[in-house]
Amino acid sequence: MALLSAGDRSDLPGDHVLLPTPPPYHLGRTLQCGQVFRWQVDGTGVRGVFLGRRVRLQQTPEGIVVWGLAADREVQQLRHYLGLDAPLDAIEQRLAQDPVLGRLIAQTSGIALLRQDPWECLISFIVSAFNNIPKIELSLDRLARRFGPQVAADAWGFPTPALLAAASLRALRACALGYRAPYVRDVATLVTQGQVDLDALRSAEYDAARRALLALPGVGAKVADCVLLFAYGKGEAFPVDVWVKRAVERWYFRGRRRTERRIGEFARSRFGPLAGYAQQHLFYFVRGTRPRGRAGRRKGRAG
DNA sequence: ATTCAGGTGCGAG
DNA sequence: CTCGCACCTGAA
Repeated sequence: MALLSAGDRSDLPGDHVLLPTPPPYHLGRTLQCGQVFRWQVDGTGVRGVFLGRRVRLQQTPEGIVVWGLAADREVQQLRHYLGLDAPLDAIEQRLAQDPVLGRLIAQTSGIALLRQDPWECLISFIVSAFNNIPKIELSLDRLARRFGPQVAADAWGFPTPALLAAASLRALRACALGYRAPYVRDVATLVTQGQVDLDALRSAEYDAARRALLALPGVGAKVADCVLLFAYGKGEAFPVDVWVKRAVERWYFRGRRRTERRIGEFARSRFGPLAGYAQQHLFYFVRGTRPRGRAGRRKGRAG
């Protein structure tokens, strides 16, 4: 494979493979639109841990170049994880029929829904509650470094339920979890004990799976919908965070306030199984792609 | 020093 | 069901 343009490099062992990407698939938007917190920007690509391996991804005109995976089976799993199976073009054409989405989708096109590991996704969004992105990333990174398996010199996999269930509250708090520490530990315990079967939820209906998740400590409507959408691929899920709430109120309810519950119901009735995709486009648009750190501190709220 | 940040749990009307 | 409020903690 010599499809790389000049300047691309990898310090990763092993060969690289090419994953074809049907347009309008956009890896950067997919990974940077709030679904996942553990991929790190690495030059013009990203790096992270997948299936216990340190990998690097970079999208090129020919497709996504993948370093770190050898077995074809692993590559196919990555393909599934990245949401490359979904007919994005058709989905976006359908969404574009909505007047609101039709105006903004040109700027958000290419967002795919990931199929994350439910466990890691669940903990990630429990940690995300009433939190900010840099600190969410910090906490998840510390959890991995402290409790997860080391897979490379500077890369750790996400800790298993059993490992977090065995963690002390003190050690968890050291990961800057704050009051979420008991949530993380207790959910880990429930999963370890089998009181909730995350794998079984894959085949469950949206409502049933949602009820199961809502029974967990630290999991409310928003976190549940994030997991249902970003891990289980339940398209009816429409996570309503503060940004999406404001966007929907402004563009679909003429600025009138609505409860999160009602906004979710509205979205499901309007977009059906594509509600989740609609949410991603709305979120990405209102949130913008401001770089992390200190840039982009727009204060304007009304717009 | 204060303020803020991608919700949740809880009590009350 | 809706509303109001407290809440760990790192960064600005």
